Amino acid sequence: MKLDVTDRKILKLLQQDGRLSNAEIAEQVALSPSPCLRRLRRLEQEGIIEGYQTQLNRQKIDLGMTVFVQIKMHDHHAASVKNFEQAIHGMDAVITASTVSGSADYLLEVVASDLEDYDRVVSKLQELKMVREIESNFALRRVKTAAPLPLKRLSD
Amino acid sequence: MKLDVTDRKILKLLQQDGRLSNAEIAEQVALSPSPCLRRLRRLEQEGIIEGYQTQLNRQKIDLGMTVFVQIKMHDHHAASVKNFEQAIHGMDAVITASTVSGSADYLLEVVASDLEDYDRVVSKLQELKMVREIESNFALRRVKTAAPLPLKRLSD
DNA sequence: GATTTATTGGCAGTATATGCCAATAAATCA
DNA sequence: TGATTTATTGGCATATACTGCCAATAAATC
Repeated sequence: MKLDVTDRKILKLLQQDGRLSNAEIAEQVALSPSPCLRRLRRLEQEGIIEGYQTQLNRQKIDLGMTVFVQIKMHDHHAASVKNFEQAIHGMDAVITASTVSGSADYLLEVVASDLEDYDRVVSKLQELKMVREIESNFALRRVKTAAPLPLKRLSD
Repeated sequence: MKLDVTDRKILKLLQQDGRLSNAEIAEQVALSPSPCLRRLRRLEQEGIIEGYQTQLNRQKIDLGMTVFVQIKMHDHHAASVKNFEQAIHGMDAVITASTVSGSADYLLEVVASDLEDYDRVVSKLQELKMVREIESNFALRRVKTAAPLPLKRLSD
């Protein structure tokens, strides 16, 4: 599916503020509300927009600790992978997880209130038999957070 | 600021769908629209809600490659830190960045269309004189993406 | 240049947001 | 406990926004 300049403007605006009303978007992209809404719905239906999320202040909801966790596995058998990933899905402190190239197998982003809370997460990970090694890298300071994805140059 | 059960329900709902209308939220938390809207505005003003974002499908906007980049610095002098972080802010392919404990100084999340595109990012990083070492860990598969932050148990 | 196709703008009806006020519920204090 | 204060709620009226439909315009195709 092709995205024209107007679509990109809409996406750019919505990345900045996901709750902009259609009327506001329409005004900013110089369209009347109805075609603008049609574009928005199409972007949603095509799956270009995957969803809308609300960013919370982690300190204020007592999840001030962020840890990047590198996991090395004993093996990569299908069963180990499946069980591990199921466990990950069940741990709500793990907010993102990817398999990665390099010396580790998985990179997780984990949130916690404090060290004690984080320790409980690590304990759970340690209980998983397919996990060989766990390295915790604590986020000390967030320099850039959830920046918008760079949409290729749009002349606006 | 204290969050009661209703506030948490609102936050939970908005993490799942950041574009829910106030009317829908109100219905789901068993409030009439006006007190619900007041709560929402308060959560925004208190900074508990930092903002609303739209999640885009990275493949579909031709940013299918995600790389976690570990950066080691030559030194940690104030000037080096400042210049490095300024450079990071200026690179829109870098969507998150943190200082971390462990052997690396910074952990970045970088998006790119392909290896060639990614190479341009690495080149820019290499040009920075305070950067000593760059390790790229390519995300091979995303297992869990931007999961909602776990709000402490709410009896709903 | 004519025809098809895609996109737009306007309109009407419906739904939603917002500010205000009275009523209710909760908390505080005598 | 009972009275008073405080916080929170629900309802109403108005303004704003969403949505589907149709005609008009613009773009693309032949």
